Amino acid sequence: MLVMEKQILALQIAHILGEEYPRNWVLNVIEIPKQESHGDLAFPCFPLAKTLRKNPNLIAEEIAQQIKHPVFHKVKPMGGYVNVFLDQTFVANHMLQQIFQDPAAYGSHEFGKGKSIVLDMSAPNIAKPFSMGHLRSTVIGNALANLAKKCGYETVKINYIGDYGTQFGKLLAAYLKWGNEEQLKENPIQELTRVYVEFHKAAEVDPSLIEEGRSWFKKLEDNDEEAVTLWKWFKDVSLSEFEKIYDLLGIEFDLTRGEAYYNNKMEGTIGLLKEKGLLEESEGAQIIRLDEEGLPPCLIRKSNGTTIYATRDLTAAIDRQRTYNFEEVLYVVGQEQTLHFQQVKQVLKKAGFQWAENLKHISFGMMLQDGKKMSTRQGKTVLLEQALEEAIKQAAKNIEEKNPYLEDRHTVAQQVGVGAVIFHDLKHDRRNDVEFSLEEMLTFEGHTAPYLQYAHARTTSLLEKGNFNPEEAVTSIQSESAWPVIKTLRLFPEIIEKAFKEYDPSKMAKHLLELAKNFNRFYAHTKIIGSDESQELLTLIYAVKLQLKEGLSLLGIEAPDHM
RNA sequence: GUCCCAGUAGCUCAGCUGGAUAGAGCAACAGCCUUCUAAGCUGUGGGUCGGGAGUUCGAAUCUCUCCUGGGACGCCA
Repeated sequence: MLVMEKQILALQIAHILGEEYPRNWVLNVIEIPKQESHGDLAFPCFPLAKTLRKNPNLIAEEIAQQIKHPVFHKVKPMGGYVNVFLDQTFVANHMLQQIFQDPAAYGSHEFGKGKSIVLDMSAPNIAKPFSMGHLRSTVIGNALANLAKKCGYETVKINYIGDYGTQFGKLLAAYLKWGNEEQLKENPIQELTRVYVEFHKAAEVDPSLIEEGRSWFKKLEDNDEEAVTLWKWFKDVSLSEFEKIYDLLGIEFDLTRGEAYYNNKMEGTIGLLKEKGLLEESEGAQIIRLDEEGLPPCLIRKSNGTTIYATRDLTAAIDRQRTYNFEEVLYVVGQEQTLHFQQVKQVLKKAGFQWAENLKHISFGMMLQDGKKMSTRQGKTVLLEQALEEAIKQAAKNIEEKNPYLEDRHTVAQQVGVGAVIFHDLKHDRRNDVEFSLEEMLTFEGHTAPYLQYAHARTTSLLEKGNFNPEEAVTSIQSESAWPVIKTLRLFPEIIEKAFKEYDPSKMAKHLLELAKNFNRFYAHTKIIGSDESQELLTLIYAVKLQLKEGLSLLGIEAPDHM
């Protein structure tokens, strides 16, 4: 759904140019000028110069003369461009009416109706701390799910807990060697991390430990009682720790399921692959060659007979397709697993599953520390819980200074602190690596969630002071200084569609910053309550409030009314 | 060694399906609260868009090459 005036402009220009240049082509070429003085829309005529054998300036002039519509206030040729200035009152009226007709529906789409999207997200590993790295998967996945819903899709958020694999064999070995039961009861994850780190240190000197870890995993897979009991215990304590964090973040899942769930289903997958004649033995292991696809072989069964994550992911994908009949499944997983997901996809394709095309790896950059990957093995991770606590503390301190009589301070501090952490992650393009900086995360000025929340609180305050009632909305605004706000406001539906289709929540983050900035400027320069146009302006402010709140909510961030 | 991703202001980043003078935020400096929440607003300084070549009327954006950083590359996930 493109904004109305762009459609109209494209239609008129296409009509002027004739068959050779269809409307969609024109639509694509039309741009939004960087500079305000160049108007609201622009059509560059350079591409036409060659075929029409005319000076672009001349073409622009000819086109400009013929464009006419109430939505266009002024059409002006300029340096080879047709610059279009919109009729501000007309546009504002149109948009505000649309919003007030059904506020909750503004910006939503229908194209996902009747389809479902599965999201594989968060996926922390048991016995390990919830790191900043897992935060990315969690908040990106959550935002994408919200966006998908807004586009009409049904969503299934799955937290695919890492509770299986050789690493847990290592952990068992490590615990039995160095573990301290009391410490473990006291602070389970800390103790488990400690022995895990210990293990990797020792393994550098004595590589046979790695083999020991593998054999403990083998025991786990063979249902050895000691192994299973310990493993289950590790899992329980870990899950309850994670639950605390999800509560803080305000994120829920439709399904929380460990990888181990697929244990007894993997033989079926292996059998199927064998049946299709894909399996091959190599160095004692079972593999699938992907030479034709230009990929290294995919390991399906290790030489000691145990399975591997590719086998589990294949099994899970098949199971999910059966259960949910998804339109697509989004794996919100770090980019270091790109090769793995390419392999999984190709194996499924080779096995004849056409829906494999709809597996999408939504990769994201790593959380770096001093330019390097954080590693649990070396005990070099920053814990999310700490970061969240710090942020909430900082927010509480700010409230103390700026608004000491605020009601419900504790809740607001949490909303602001947590919002800051989530937004700090979502505002960047997800593909970029992020250098971890607690300091930056605790900044509440500029491009931050608190900036947006603050703008939202200001709108609320205005509406309260002006006794605004949505029933009495007046949508015909004259104020010229409100124009940047109006223009930004109406981009919302398009932003939602783009953010979803490109799987890029940062598009929404950037849009909200733009909206808040324009609102804050407007606020600083224009008297609202008590002005001749106060009812009109409050109507606009109300629309701003709705959009800030809804946009933040799509990102998984709350917007308090006062802060 | 092979493949993938990135390199834009002191720092963090936007802009990248080619378009009009390369934009924000932080930091620095200078202003703005007897007036709707100063977590805000206004202004100043700051850039060979990693280097080079090419395609084009036009390149931060596309192609090639080199440099730098990071990641992945069968028995971890």
